[in-house]
Amino acid sequence: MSALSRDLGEFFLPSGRAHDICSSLQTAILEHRLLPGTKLSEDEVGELFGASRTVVRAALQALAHSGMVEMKRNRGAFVAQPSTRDAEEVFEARSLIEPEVARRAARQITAVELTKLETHIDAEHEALAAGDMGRALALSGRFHISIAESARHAIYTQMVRSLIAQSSLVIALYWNRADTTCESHSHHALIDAFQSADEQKAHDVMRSHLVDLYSGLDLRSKPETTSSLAEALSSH
Amino acid sequence: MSALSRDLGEFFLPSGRAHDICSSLQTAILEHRLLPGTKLSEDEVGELFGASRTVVRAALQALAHSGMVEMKRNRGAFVAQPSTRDAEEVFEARSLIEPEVARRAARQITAVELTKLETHIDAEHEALAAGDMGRALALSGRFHISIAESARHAIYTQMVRSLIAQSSLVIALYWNRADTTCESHSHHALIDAFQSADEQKAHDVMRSHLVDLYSGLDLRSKPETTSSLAEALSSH
DNA sequence: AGGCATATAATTGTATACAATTTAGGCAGT
DNA sequence: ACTGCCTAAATTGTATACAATTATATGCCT
Repeated sequence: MSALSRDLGEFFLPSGRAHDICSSLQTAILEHRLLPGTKLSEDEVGELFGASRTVVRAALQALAHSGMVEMKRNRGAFVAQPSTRDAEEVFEARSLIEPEVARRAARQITAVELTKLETHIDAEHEALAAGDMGRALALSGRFHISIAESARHAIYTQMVRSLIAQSSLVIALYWNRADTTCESHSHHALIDAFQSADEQKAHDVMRSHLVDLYSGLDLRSKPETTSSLAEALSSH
Repeated sequence: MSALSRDLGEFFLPSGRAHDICSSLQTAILEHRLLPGTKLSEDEVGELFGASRTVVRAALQALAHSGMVEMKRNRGAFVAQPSTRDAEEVFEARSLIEPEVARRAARQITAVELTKLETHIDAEHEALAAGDMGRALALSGRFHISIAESARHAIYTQMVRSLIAQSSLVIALYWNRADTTCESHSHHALIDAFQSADEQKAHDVMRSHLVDLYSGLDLRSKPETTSSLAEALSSH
C-alpha cells in the first residue's frame, strides 16, 4: 500500500512530513473514505498525524491547489464539493488532455510500464472482487496517472493528477450507474493500443472512455455527504 | 496598476496578505524584474512586505504550485529556471489548451470583454512605445489570461494562468528574436475572430500564434540570469 | 599557496503562543 | 415557543522562538 500511495502526487512541498500528510489525505479522498464536504480541522489532522498545525496547513494548502480541498477564510479547510458545473469542466478538460496524453504514451511507453499497467488492472479486479469499491476506484485513477507518467510530460502529468483527484470527488457526488464494472473493457483496450503503438487508437479509445465515464454521472441530484475524519484515516 | 495586478491569479489561499504577496511577486516575474534563479529569502521577502515568515512561506508555496517558484528543501525558494525540456512542455501544453480556449471564447465572449481586450492591446503598445519591455510582455500575458476568463472555464483559466507564468520565465531565458513586435498582429487577428464569433478561426489563429511564439525561442543558449530582489520590488 | 576540517553564521523547518474571527449556547424580550 | 443579542468556546490567522540544516569563514596541515 505504501508503494501505491507514495508517489501519488508531487505537491511542490519542501517538507517531507507535509508531503506524507498530503499523500494520506489524497489516498483517503481517492478511495472515498473522505467524502466531499468533510471538514479538515487543523487540530484534528495534526493530532492524527502527530504534526503541528504549521505543517498541516502546508499540506492543506497543497491539496487546495490541486482542487481536492477548499479553504474558506477564517472557516477552515473542507474536502471540495464540486458543483455540476465543476463536474462538466473537469470532464471537458480530461477529454481534451488525456487523449493527447494517451497518444504520447502509445509512442513512448516501455515494456516494464506496460506490465505495470496490467498489474494495476489486476489489482483493481482484485479489489472489486473483495468488495472494496473505494480502493478499486482509486486504482482506476492511478491507472490514468500511470499512463500520464508513461507519456513523459511533467506538465500533463500534473494536470492529469489534479483532474483525476477532482473526478474522484465528482464521482462520489454524482455517480449513479448500475453497471459499475464498465471501465475494465476500456482499460484493456488502451493497453492493446499501447502494445501495438497505435497512437490514433489510443487517442480515440481514451476519448470514448472518458465520454463513457461522463455519461455515467447523474448531474441532477446533489447529495450532501460528509464523513468523519478520524474513522476515514484509521489504520492507514 | 492595482487593478491590473489584483486578479492576476487565484492562489487558493485563505489569507488576504499572502495573496497580495503572491500578486506582487507574480507581477514582478511577469514583468521580468525578477529573473529566473533569483533567491527569494523568507526574511527578505517578509521585510519587504512587512509580513512574518509564516505568511511569506504560504505565498511562496502558492507560487511554487503554479510553477513560478522552485522550493528546495533546506535551501529555500528560487524563481524557477525552466529547462529547455520544460520550455518545450509549456508550449506544447499551451498549443493544446489555448486554441480550445480561444474557440470557447469566440462562442461566449461579451462586448464589454472585447473592449477590455482592445484596451489591453493599447496598453501594450503604450508600454512598448515607452520602452518598458517588461510591462509590455506582462500585458501580453494578461491578454491571453483575459481570453481564458472570457471562455468561462475555471479549470482552463487556471491552467492558462500557470502556463503563462512559466512562459514568461521561458521567454526571460531563451527569447532571442529580432522583431519583437510580431505579436500584435496575432492579437488583433484574435479579436477579429472573436468579433465575428468564428470559432474555428479563433482556434487556428491562436494555434499559429503559439507556434510563432515558440519559434522565437533559441533553446540552445541557457543564460544564467539572476536579479536582486529588493530593487525588483522597489516602488511597486 | 592550496585543500581540508572545523567552527561560526545564516537560513530554513517546526512548534508554540497569542490575536482575530467565527461559531455555539444561553438569556432576555416579545 | 420564537427571535434577537450577548457572552463564551472553539477555530483559524499570525508572530515569534527554538531546532535542524546548510552556507560561510577561519585556521591548520601538507
